[in-house]
Amino acid sequence: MTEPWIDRFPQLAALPAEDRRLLTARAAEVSLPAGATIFAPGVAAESFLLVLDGTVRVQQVSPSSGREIVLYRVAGGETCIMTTACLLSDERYAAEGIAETEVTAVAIPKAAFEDAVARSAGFRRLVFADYAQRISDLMHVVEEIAFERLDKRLAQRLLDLAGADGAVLATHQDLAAELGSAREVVGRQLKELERRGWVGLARGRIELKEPGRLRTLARAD
Amino acid sequence: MTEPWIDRFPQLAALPAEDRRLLTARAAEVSLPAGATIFAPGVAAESFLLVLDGTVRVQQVSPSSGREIVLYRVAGGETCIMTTACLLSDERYAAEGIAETEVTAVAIPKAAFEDAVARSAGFRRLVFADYAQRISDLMHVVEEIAFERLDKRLAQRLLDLAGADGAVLATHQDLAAELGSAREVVGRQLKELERRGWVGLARGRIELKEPGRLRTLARAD
DNA sequence: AGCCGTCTGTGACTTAGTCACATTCTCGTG
DNA sequence: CACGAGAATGTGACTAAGTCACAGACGGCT
Repeated sequence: MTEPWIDRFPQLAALPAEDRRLLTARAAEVSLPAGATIFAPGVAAESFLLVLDGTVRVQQVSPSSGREIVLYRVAGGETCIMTTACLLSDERYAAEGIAETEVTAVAIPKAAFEDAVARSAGFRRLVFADYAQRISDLMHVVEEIAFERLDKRLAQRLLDLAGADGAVLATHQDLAAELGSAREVVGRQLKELERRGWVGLARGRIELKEPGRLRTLARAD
Repeated sequence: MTEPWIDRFPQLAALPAEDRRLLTARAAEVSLPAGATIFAPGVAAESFLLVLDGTVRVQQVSPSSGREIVLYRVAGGETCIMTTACLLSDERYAAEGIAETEVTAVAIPKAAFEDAVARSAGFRRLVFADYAQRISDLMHVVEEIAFERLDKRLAQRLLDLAGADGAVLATHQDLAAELGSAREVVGRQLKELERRGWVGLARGRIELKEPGRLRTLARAD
């Protein structure tokens, strides 16, 4: 690495040199290929994870029907509190974390993590801010699945997932997993959007032809 | 108070006398009547709350339809991390906290809270364990509303809410809010349970006549 | 060209949510 | 005690979403 990872975190930049040295000495930089499972139900985590590059998708899998729902994504500069929560309590989670892209991260062993939390106010802020963010994310998911219509949620997701070219590379199944719905249902919703001329459909690809209309739908009460 | 509140928290019992003194000196014991709103959307919290007695219901209110869903309950000995999260980040929450019974709690000002987190490993464990618990609660809610059938969820809730006499004191509207559903739907489900002879219905009261059957339903795949 | 696995389409059906009411209960007040 | 207001519950008709069991259709590979 040309640049030490610790400099990427403004909260940690102000640490006393000694603390910085300790943290960097005990942490290991790891690299994971796209598609790797970072944590899964029933597997206890041993390290606190700080994502440097790439994104991790955290999703819940239904024990019964095998359906899935994406809870949130962890981007570079954020921490994976799911593993932290496992570290700090005996809760078991039904969620799994998957590397969506290649991911580079820093793994901090449990003892070093607790040390850092004890010694550094900046590190505490980092951790707490992330907890707050994830709770906020989860509440947003609850709000959506409990109260919002699927067409509205789908429109929002399409806009979120669209690349620079205005297209989403995902199968109907992928989108259903994003929304916690069923493939057939998403397929029918997409078909309706296509009928209106708002999107173009191809295998594994949805082209957003009328992002403005989609945005209006996504914002509708 | 006959017993100092701090003795109720085993994690804090081991604190150095000086830290205990500091914490008790800066914290204020507060008492709230049943039905009081403890926090609400848009209102920033200024204190960290430790519940001593009573329970706080944390629920989310739909901005659009006015429907509600209960997220979790905070019982005696637990902390209200919703307010903590607000303290430690600038996230805004759409949730509100309501005292279900009379509630006595300890309010720790932000500065004292940060001090305690910095100085006491026990206090940190208390806070982190609670975060983990709440995240677990929220994921459970997501799992239920996304993947489970309403009759199953209703049966579970009835069992959870039943008093020692085997009856639930709640209106259909109350139960709908528990489940994030609509009153009419809950009413129809209850009627079906009554038809099977598993519950008896009266105004504001549901008598569980066949808890065994309900338990089977609640556990069904 | 043919094959296989993935992706998508479809119809029939069940479950859940919405809307607009009608009815019934409870309790305090005249 | 009757009565009226509010709360709680009941109902039917309709829309939205999820389920099930398939039937194609496409794409890459040999």
